This record gives sequence, structure tokens and C-alpha cells, in this order.
Amino acid sequence: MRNIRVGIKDVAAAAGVSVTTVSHSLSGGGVLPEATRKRVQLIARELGYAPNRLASGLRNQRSQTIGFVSDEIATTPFAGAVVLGAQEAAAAHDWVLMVVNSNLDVDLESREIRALLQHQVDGIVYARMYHQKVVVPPTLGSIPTVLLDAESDDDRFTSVVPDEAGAAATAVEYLLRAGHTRIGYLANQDDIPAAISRLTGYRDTLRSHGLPVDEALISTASPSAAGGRTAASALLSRAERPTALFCFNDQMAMGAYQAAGLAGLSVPVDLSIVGIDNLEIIAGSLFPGLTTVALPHYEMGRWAIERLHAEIHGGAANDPRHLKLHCPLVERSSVAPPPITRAGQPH
Amino acid sequence: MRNIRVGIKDVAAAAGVSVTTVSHSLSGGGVLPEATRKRVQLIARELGYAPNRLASGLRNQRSQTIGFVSDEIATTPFAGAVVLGAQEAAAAHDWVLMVVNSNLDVDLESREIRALLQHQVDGIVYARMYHQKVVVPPTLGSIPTVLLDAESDDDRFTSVVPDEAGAAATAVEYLLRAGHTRIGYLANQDDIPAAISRLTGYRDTLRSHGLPVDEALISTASPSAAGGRTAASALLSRAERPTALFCFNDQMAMGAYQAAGLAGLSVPVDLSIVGIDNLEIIAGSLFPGLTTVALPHYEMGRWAIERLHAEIHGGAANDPRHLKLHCPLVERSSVAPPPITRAGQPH
DNA sequence: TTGAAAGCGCTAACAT
DNA sequence: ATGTTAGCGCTTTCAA
Repeated sequence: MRNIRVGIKDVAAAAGVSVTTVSHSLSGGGVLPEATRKRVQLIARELGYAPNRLASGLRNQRSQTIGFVSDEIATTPFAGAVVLGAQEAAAAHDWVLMVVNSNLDVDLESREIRALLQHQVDGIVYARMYHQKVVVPPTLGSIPTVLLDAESDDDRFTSVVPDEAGAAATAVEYLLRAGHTRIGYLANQDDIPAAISRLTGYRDTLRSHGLPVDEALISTASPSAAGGRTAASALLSRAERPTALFCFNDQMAMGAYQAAGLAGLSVPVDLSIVGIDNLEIIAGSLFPGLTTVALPHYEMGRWAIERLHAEIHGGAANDPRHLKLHCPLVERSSVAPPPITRAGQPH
Repeated sequence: MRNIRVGIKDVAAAAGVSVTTVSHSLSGGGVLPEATRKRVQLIARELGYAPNRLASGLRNQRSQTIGFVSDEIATTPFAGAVVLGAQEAAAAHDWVLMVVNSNLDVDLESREIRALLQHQVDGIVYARMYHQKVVVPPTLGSIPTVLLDAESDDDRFTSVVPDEAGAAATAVEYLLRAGHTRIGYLANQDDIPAAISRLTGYRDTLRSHGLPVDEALISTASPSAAGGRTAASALLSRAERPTALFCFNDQMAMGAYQAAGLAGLSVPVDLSIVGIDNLEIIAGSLFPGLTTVALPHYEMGRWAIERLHAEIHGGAANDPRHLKLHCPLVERSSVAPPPITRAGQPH
């Protein structure tokens, strides 16, 4: 239980061998008889020996440390999932994560990256919480870096993002399969890849199923509950209202529930709704539960680290440099067949 | 811009001085003429010199690194705020945070703590995402540690938690001030400090305002939207229904909104609701916006680090060892005066 | 006023 | 099969 400063030479002394033998015994280097190795390992354990990573890092030019740089970690409910994915994958490689946060402040960011670099991180995950284009700070050019939920024009950086168009297709196809043909889209007004790709995915999926794209069924707003409420209300007050709403994200979907309530429509009997995000706290809390397409936050974290590992330890040759992760559907209770009004037309 | 391995001796060579002089110039030690110091600093900057923290840490027995150990970081929407508070405070002290996550798995946790210790962290923040009692892993006894949103029987550890009873009092008093006298409570069924203190706070506040505590107005359930919905429905179906609901957290409050909708009651005209948490994504998304008491997540993160700093650099003498942080009210739109029915009685 | 050198704890090339 | 030792980059004591 003695954990006050037992170093490798204490172990060596206790075992009556040299530090080399101890080092080899513990890290599997050299060629020594199994017996010696076991004995040394035992003694090390008894003494509570734990290698000093500062020392080995200094010696090996490898800190076993990865920097995780993110924007608005505080305001994004799924930040935790991303960090967890990265952290668990890191632990599996005996790495530890140094988490740093630049709330989109370029100056702060560059200072934090400098700190990371001083700590000799072996690599960096440069993460965004919403899929977007980024310009990567130039200092990162000198160290293995992977972009998470972000893309750069600079092709030196590998990246991992959600398959946005695929997510939209999954949602729309699910609605199609339930029998809907008038499917509205609550779009995000922001000019970011997520918004563009999901809209494209929505249109393409309708078309590829032989359905017309009615632009009047697309309502654009800010990606919040309030935005969703407004956008959905506009759609629901039309003469030929949609029987289903696909929403840019779960928060807009929450707004759609509210709009439905205001319009005296009940979900999913009168109106089906599908979101994107699978924010447990929203999707699982809405009543009835929201069927939604999950964004692979945990997986992006995990994959970013795996990619970094491959890059650092070689063997990254045949990995894709830009990965789009699949987004699975999570069924809850917000989708039903369209209501039947006379002549099969919703009124 | 050369950032490939410029070490202190490169700077020394470039400046035509010894490494000692460089070290002194940069870290303010020794006594050298201001001119030399400035000159060396300039050259260091030009060369893009950045000290290797592994080396200085090894030499100083101080890694400038803090371990942040948390449970369910992934499933808790406010984890980000806690981490951010800690990270920003850490940066202010030129520390970097190593974030590690043990999803309540004791084995995993002890392995991660071991890793942190190997990296020679100068201190540890042992954080929980919900205020609870914890038994701190014994290894942490040997290193400065502060508990965040957690309390231990072991008094060696300092801690920071929200003032739960105060939060409840704030909520109830706000409702009282709006004119309510029949205030129900949606309680959390779990046996944790948060649940106990908030319930106590609710009761005490009513009593201290001369109001009776009607146990029939307390409805207990799981701290989720579904739990809140059930608990609220039970209360709202009583002959003498409460005119206001104080909820254990924002998720239960969301359930209360749903129950109100089911009962044909409108918020806040027919029913006032107050939550706890100030989960932006819930409180800001509900319609109308939820008035709630904010839990000081960011502040706990910040304070934990400050406490650690005091402990490590001395001068912690007159700081409180166990801090309860204030929880401020965040007004939105879910509270109004009670409805007037004949004889002033809600029906 | 400045510099040489020891040493933080570890690894590994080189001896023995 | 095992040990000696240099050196990772830095700080700091001690000497010049």
C-alpha cells in the first residue's frame, strides 16, 4: 500500500536486480527468464510501484496523452457522449484525455492548444458539437490531428462526421413506409453542412420514391423548440396540411409537438413526427416518445481516437480519411399511419 | 514559426548565453539585468520556444495537471457546464484537465485513477453529476482531492455542493409571492441528498410562512418526465387540486406540463409550475418557458478547482471546507397568480 | 552577472 | 542473463 514515491530503483533494490531488469520485466522488453520476470512483477505490485509517466514520456518522446479541443461543450447536451466515446477509446489504448474548451474564441483556443502542445500531447481531436466547416489552427499541422463533427478544406486532416443525408433518408423512408405521402420538413435556417445535407437528403429521398418535392411543405426556422413551433404551425395551418413532419433536430420536433397541441392535433394519430439527434432528455421525455434518428456522438468520439491511434502507430494506410458514420433510427411512439379523411385526404 | 523541437538549449545558443540564463529569463528566477532578460525572451519568442512540461514537471515534481473524475458524463446534459467551469478555472492557473470517466464501475474507476496518478496529476476533482453521498476511493487519500456535487463521511475531503434546501425555498417562496397557497410538490423517489434536502426545504418554507404542509399534495415518482406526468396527474385529479406545482427537477416539470395538457389545464393561467436545474434545453424549450431554479454547475466546477489551488499552494486555511453554493431563480413564463374560482377556491 | 553540472524517473543501447 | 550508463528537457544549487 506504500504509494509514496516508489520508483523503479526501489523495486530493483527490493528484488535484488538492476533497474534494467525491472524495466524489462514490466514492459516486456529484453529477454529474461520467465521466473525473474514474474518475481519482479510480483515485487513491484507488492510495493505498489506505478511508473512515472512524466519520466517515461520524457524519455520516449511520447506522453500517452491526447488533447481534446472542443467548442461549446457546456451548451450542448450531447457533448458528454462525444467525450465519453473518446475517453473510453483513449483508455483502451492507455491514453489519457486532456480536455480543453474554446468557446469559439480564437485567441483562447490558440492559447489552450499551446498548453496542450507544451504538455506534449501525442495527438489532438479537434471537435465541434455541430457538424460544420472549420479552419484548423495552423499549429495543428505539426501534430496528428483528427476532426470530429467537422470538416476542413485542408486535406491533411482526417475527419469523422455523421452521414447527414443518410440520416434524413432514414427518417423520411420510415415515414414513407408508414404510408405518408405529404411529409413536411422543418428545416434549419443556418448555413452549415448539417442543414444542407439533411435538406438534400429529404428532397432526394422523396424523389427517389417517385414523390414530388413540394417546396411549400418545407418550413425554415432556427433549430430550437420555438423555431420548430413556428415553422410547424405555418405548415399545419395550410389547407392541405402534411400528415407527417420530419424535423431538423429533436428540439424542433419538440416545437412541432407544441404546434400540434395548439392546432388541436394529436401525435401520432393526427400527425406523425420524426426528429434527428436522439437527445434522450428530449426524445425520451416528450409524450408520446419521439421517434428520431440518432446522431453517432459516442461513436464519433471513439472513432476519432481510433483514427488517431492508427495515425500515430502507423497502419492508417487503408483507413478512409474522411468517415461518414451511420445514423440509426430509434423508434419510440410518434409515428403512425396517416389519418384517413374522406377520399383518403387529410383535411 | 519553427516549432519542431526547439529546446531551451537552442534558445541559449541563439542568444549566446547559457541555459541557466534562459531559464531564469523566462521564469523570472535569478537576478539578471533587465536587458538580458528581455533579449532572451524575445529570442525565445522568435524561435517559437515552448517549454516541455513533461521535463519541467519531472524536475519540479509538479505536472500542472489536474484529474477530473466523473460518473455518467454522457447521460447528463449539464456535465458540460461542470467540466467547462473546471476547465476555465484550471486554465487560469495554467493547469490542464485530464478527464476520466467511470460509469459507476468501481473497477474501471480505480484503473482510471491509477492512470491519473501515474501521470502525476497535482490534484483531483472527484465529481458526481447528481448530488449524492460517495465513498471516495482510498488512493485519493494521498493527493489533494475535492468532491464536486458529492459528500463523503471521510472529512479529509473538501466538497462543494448546491444549496438544495435553499433552492427549494427559493422556488416555493416565489410561488408564495405570486399568491399561491396550495403548492404541490413532485418529489423524487430516490434516497439521495438532493431528494431529501429539497423535500425538507419545501416543507420548512411552507411552515415558516405559516402554511400547513398537506402531505396529500406531495407526490413521489422517478425524476423523469414520465414520473412527473404521473405524479402531477395524481395531484391534479384531486378535488382540491393545487394551483401550483414545485418539481424536483426540470424533467419532472416537463411531465407536469404534459399532465396539465391532459387535464385541460393551461400553464400558467390554470397552473403554475417551477422546476429545478435550469436545463436550458428543457426549460427554454417548454411552452411557455419554465421558471426554474438553476443548479450552479459551472460554479461548482470553478470552485472545485479554486479550492484545489488553495490546497496545493497553501492558504486554504480559512476557506470553508464544505461549501454550499447558492441556486438562483431563473424566471421564464410558467408562473402566474392562482386562478380565481368562486370564493377564491380553485375547483 | 553568468555558467557548469547534478538530478527528476525512466528506457535502451551497449557492456559484461 | 543481467548490469552500467547516457540522456530525454528542464530547474536550481553552487562555483566562478
